[in-house]
Amino acid sequence: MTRVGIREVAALAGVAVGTVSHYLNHPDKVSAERAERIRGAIDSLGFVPNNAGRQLRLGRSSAIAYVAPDVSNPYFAEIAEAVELRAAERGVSAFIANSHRSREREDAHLAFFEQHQVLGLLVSSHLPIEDRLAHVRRRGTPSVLVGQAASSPEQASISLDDVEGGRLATQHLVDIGCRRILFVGGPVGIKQVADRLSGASIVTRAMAGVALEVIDQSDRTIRGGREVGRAIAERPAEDRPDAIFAANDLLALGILQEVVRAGIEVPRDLALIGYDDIEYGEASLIPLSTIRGRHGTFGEATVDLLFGEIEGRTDGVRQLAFTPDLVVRESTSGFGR
Amino acid sequence: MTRVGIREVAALAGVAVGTVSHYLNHPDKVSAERAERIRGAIDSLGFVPNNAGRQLRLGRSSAIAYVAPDVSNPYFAEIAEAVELRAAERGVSAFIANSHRSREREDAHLAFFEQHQVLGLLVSSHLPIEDRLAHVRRRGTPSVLVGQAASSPEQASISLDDVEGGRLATQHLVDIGCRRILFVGGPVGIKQVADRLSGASIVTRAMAGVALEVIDQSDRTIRGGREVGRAIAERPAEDRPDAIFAANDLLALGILQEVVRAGIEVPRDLALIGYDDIEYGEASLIPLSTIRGRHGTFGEATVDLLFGEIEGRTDGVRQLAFTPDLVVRESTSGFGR
DNA sequence: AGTCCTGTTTGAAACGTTTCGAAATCGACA
DNA sequence: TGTCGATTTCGAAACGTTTCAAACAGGACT
Repeated sequence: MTRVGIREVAALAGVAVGTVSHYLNHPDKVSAERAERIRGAIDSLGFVPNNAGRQLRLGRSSAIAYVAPDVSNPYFAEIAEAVELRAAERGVSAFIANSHRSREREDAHLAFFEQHQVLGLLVSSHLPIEDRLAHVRRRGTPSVLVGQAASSPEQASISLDDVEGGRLATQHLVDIGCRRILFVGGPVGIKQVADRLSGASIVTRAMAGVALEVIDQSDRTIRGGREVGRAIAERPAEDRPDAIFAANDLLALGILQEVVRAGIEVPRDLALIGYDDIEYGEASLIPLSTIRGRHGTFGEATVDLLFGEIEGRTDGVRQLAFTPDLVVRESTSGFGR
Repeated sequence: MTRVGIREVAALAGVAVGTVSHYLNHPDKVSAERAERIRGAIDSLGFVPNNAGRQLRLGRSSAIAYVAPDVSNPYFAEIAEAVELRAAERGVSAFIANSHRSREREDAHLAFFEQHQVLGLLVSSHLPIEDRLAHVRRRGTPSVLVGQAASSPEQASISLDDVEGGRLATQHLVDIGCRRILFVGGPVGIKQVADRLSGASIVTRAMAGVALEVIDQSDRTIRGGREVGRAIAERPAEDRPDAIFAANDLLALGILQEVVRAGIEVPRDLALIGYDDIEYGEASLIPLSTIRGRHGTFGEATVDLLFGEIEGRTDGVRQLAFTPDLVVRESTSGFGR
């Protein structure tokens, strides 16, 4: 079975290879009569263009890539989906890759995509990665850091104001009357977590009579939340907080399950607020109050920013920050009643 | 900024291009002294191998692809993750693509990957797709149909016995004493759904005094489940089923939320069982009984089967079927008490 | 009939890598 | 020193595509 290429098509159609190429890439430049012959030849040979040849000649691919730490986390899955859609609108494909929170895999993916000459990279990471991206950029592949503000002005980024988010969440808890607030999340080495916590402490420090406790839980999943929930439930009632601010929705959902199971009434005895506004949060048995960072346009803005970099439109701003909103649902709205 | 290629590296290191290539691909074949010089040249030039050139010469890539209908559905996300891991173990990369349940996007992805000369394709689809895969296979790219038994003996597939799963679930409901069973899911045009339903009716028909009702809900998400849940809750108590078998866990979770909110006690008044055993099912407030189709080894088996096809090992079986297990959790275990 | 224009078609060169036969090098041994 | 064999290095060819300058065809004018 011999590979069928553009030459075979050209031979069968009785035209030059250049004409077949034109037919494929600039169909308007080739006469109707030849187009018909070429179409026939392609069908009868089952010709499939070889991307390697094309890309070698072109010197670049027509794809972008999104490297995320954990695509099974709905937060990243939702971004990935938006990215994919927006990329398709712009006529480029999007590769989605999962680094599984491992530096090694992240590195491998970055190298892989650079070798594949993607147009540009979108990267979400919990790890310090700006240096790595700077090298890649210097060699010609631009990137956008997603979900984290870049510290270098050279590095494009699109981020959420997590300090403000932490402030909003905590202020809300205080407003509805909570006084013993527990922040769950960690490790504080992660900027997103540290920022949310620091937003929280801004509020609690400014307010007399409000205490802020911190539990460092670095497994920020439902499982991790359940651990914390059980620990809370086991405390004597007077040692329990009257509000919990979880660093993400997954944690909050885990906590919610275990405290409700233990008979603690949410939100009457304990108000609970998460962060990220993932789909399952709204769909929870007791819908979860939360902080929504990325509005509908976040994914689109991300791709658009990347294209700005790719096309060299260095029209000023390359660092965008979204301001988060408070989303009040049942898990806080009836506290104390 | 001129692209740096293998020739520049060779020139700087004072060796032939062939030697640099050897260094990259068969490091043991090149002397320590030259290896050192080459390493230095690569570092100082920031050389990144160009995949297009490599792939063009080789005639194939070193990647496989998984095309799924909806990666934000944890069922597919979990498969994707396992696939990625197993592929990495075997030293190939895995592309994950989301067809968004659209035939067009599915087609576009298939074409894209064929042009990229992936080693092989993994495909989950709700749509009829065997003909398409047969064409692709004939042109040299093998594939495995994931989650659905192939009808052609030429087409490799790895599937779950959904009739047996439906039977298991329903038998369990009957065993614990339920007599008015409601099946939720649709459309019946989808084989997985039809099979689960037919498994259910095998049980109910064999048993006197057991009724089977069917609600066709083709939005098989939490949202769709909530719709159904509300509809059930609105019925007068005597018209309600005493058990619900949902065609997947997402549906079941949606139903669960709405019926519990309406004050129906689960599992005392209403037993509920889902299908697929997604992570959130176990993590639900009332952990969900379910049918587990794919054990831990499903993703690995999928990749291994694909490699069998790629390497032409046609050692008999190319169609695997996993037998599902019943997983009993709280949403059924206390029915009637 | 010649000239100029516009729009198509042609064929060769180039993209960066791997592989393969040939050439070179080296060590051991006669 | 010369020869042999094993190992390492070399350089050219080939992979399939796009693009570009050049050739060509066909009208519309002079």
